[in-house]
Amino acid sequence: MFLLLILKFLICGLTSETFRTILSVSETFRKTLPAIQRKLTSHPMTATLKDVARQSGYSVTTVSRALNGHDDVNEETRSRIRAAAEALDYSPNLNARQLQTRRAQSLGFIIPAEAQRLKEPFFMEFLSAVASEAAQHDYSILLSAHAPDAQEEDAYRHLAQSGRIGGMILMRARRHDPRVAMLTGLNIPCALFGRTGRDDGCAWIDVDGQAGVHAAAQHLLALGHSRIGHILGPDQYHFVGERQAGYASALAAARVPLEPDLIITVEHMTERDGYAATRRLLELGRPPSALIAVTDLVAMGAMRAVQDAGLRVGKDVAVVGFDGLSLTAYTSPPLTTVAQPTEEIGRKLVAMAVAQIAGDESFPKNELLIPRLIVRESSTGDQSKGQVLL
Amino acid sequence: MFLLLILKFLICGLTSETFRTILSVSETFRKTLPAIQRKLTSHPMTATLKDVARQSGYSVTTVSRALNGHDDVNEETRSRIRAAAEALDYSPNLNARQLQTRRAQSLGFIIPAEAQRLKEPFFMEFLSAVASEAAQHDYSILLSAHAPDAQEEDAYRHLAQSGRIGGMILMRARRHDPRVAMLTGLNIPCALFGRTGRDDGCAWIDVDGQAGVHAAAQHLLALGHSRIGHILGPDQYHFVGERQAGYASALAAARVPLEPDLIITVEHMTERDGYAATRRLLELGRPPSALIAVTDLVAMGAMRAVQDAGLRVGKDVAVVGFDGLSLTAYTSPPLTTVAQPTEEIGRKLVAMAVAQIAGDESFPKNELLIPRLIVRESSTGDQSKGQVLL
DNA sequence: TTGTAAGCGTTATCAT
DNA sequence: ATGATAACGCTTACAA
Repeated sequence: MFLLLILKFLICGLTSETFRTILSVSETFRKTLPAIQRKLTSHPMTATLKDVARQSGYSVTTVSRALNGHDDVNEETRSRIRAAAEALDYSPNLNARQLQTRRAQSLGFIIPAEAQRLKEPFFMEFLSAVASEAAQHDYSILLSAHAPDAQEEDAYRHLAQSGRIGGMILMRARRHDPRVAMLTGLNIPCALFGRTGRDDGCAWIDVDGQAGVHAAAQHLLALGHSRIGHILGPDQYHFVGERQAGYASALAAARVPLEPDLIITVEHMTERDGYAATRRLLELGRPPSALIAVTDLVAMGAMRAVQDAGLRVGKDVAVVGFDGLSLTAYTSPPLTTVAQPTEEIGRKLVAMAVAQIAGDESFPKNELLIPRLIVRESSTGDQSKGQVLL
Repeated sequence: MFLLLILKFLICGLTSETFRTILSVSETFRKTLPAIQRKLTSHPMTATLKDVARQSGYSVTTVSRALNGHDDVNEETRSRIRAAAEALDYSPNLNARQLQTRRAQSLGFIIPAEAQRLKEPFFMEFLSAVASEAAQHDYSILLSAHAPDAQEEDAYRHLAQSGRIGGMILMRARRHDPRVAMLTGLNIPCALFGRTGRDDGCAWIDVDGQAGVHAAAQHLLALGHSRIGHILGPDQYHFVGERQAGYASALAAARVPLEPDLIITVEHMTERDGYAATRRLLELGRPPSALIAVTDLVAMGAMRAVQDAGLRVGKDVAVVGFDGLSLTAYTSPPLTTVAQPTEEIGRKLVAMAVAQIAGDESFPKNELLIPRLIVRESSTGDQSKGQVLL
């Protein structure tokens, strides 16, 4: 319409009079257009501090302070402002707040791109604990999965630099974990599940895998097994070394020689790889009569391999897992496993991250938890109810 | 250290001379402190557009356009700017961007406060699909759990008005779902798992519970059962009515009379409530010989109740669940269940939400999926491998 | 093709 | 106790 107007004037010829008119029209238009656009495009019903200020008759500054509980505001003023905010259904725009304060009440969590991994029940149980503990602290979780093609480190960097998170929860610490270095460089506090092995000042919680596997091996030795297979994960993880140490120490204590043949490494800690590894172990000249697997999922693969070989799990070949997934109570037979307190770990990691963000130096920065061995039929072979040992 | 200084002066006694010294020290301290704090607390190494502009010699505007792929920028300029950005490890502050554009590449997802619910495997399997599909679209998920004491609707409103999300994924649609009304009022597109029952213009995906339960009941009738118990959930959910309709239609088709005694409602769809409901059913004068449960978890409680009553699941009492949790393959006996394509649902919901945010009207706004019945030992009682029927 | 300037909704600084 | 003003880092008219 405006263009038509111009066109019309152009056709009629321009006098300085009409030109001034155009300018004034254009001026009005320029002023009213944004308002119109705003009405049309923006979420119409989201009140801002300005709205509350107008409604209550105070300045934006005062409103901000009143709603944030500063003590330099008259109580009567505060209640008026509160009423206005309530009436308008005001709730703060966190983008603006986070931009201004450079703080964010969210923790980042990145899940591996590979969907299989994400479906690992362990991830989910962990995440559930993390999310609910975060809620207790009034934090939310920003869940991100890096695109399959992208660099892992970039994914972490983008999230960290996006300004939307105040800290980060990391899983599966690796020996020389590039993520940790990067995040501390960016001044993003992080809480790590697992140890990197060197003291990089990062907060962590870990489970004593050495003690756990030691207990598992001891349990199997006590049952009379002397050929115990050990299915390990990739060496890049610090815990793999720990686990192997626990295995070795238990055998040594029982004066059982350590046979390299019985120790095998899987590339991915999946059911599939557990199955394959177990097949190889069972095909040995003198196969093991018991197995310790790096993960419950790997152990489930192992159980299937044992059964497919015509052997009975628990009777012919004892199987022990590691993780303590709730799933393991329902397998047939139920799986003996070294249980990590998944929920406790998730909760404590969040608490650590939050404490660090708040600058609370007194909060413990790391903790080593002792796992507990849950004995079930997959190792004992009997039908009695499962019991919990240390 | 500063405190120590004060302490020292206090001990030594105060002259006006030393007092003035303190003041001046304090003054200097007060002035330099913020700068120091800033250096310490703010992320020192986070480059902004301004930094890239300075480094590359262009204006902030041009840099912005170059990096965002606008076509009104010289290609040579763009590559210079890209180089500068790379060199500085630039990555955008999304708070600022979202504040300005009023758009956010995140989807909100709120998990119920009750931790038990969150631990429901179904939630987790769903969430995993949602997160990974979101990643495909370059979206992230903002996970929030509303505090136990807070109002549910407030939790949704705060998240929606925080400006951090562009859309929302909702689970467990209820008949008159207040969340949907609120979100559409705020102009936040949402994608719903389940139907509200009335056409409120909200995108949804649902599973045909009527067809599912019909198939389950048919399966049990074919096995010779004529007294089939039905354990339902709270009536506030639309799907409960659907399920009951499927149950009724299957019985009617087989000319089996419908007995109200055999239909029972649990308040919470948990293992515990399933156990209790099943006990009550088994205590009837003429107990059912088969059960259809509203959830796999409820079915697992039912199986335990059957076993505790000294009966054999699958032989004496057939049990069928609904959800198709991967867990159900491992129960003893393995559970017959009406499987929802959890992953597909999660993925499609995300795709729907993203399409709506992008303003793509052509994208389908709702879809009804047909579940499939997975037959296992809990209904057949035999040891043959489980098979999938329609 | 590039730059200038305004503004998104907050909070922080500094007057009053 | 309250308010004016200036940021925070980004996008987007509009001007050049």
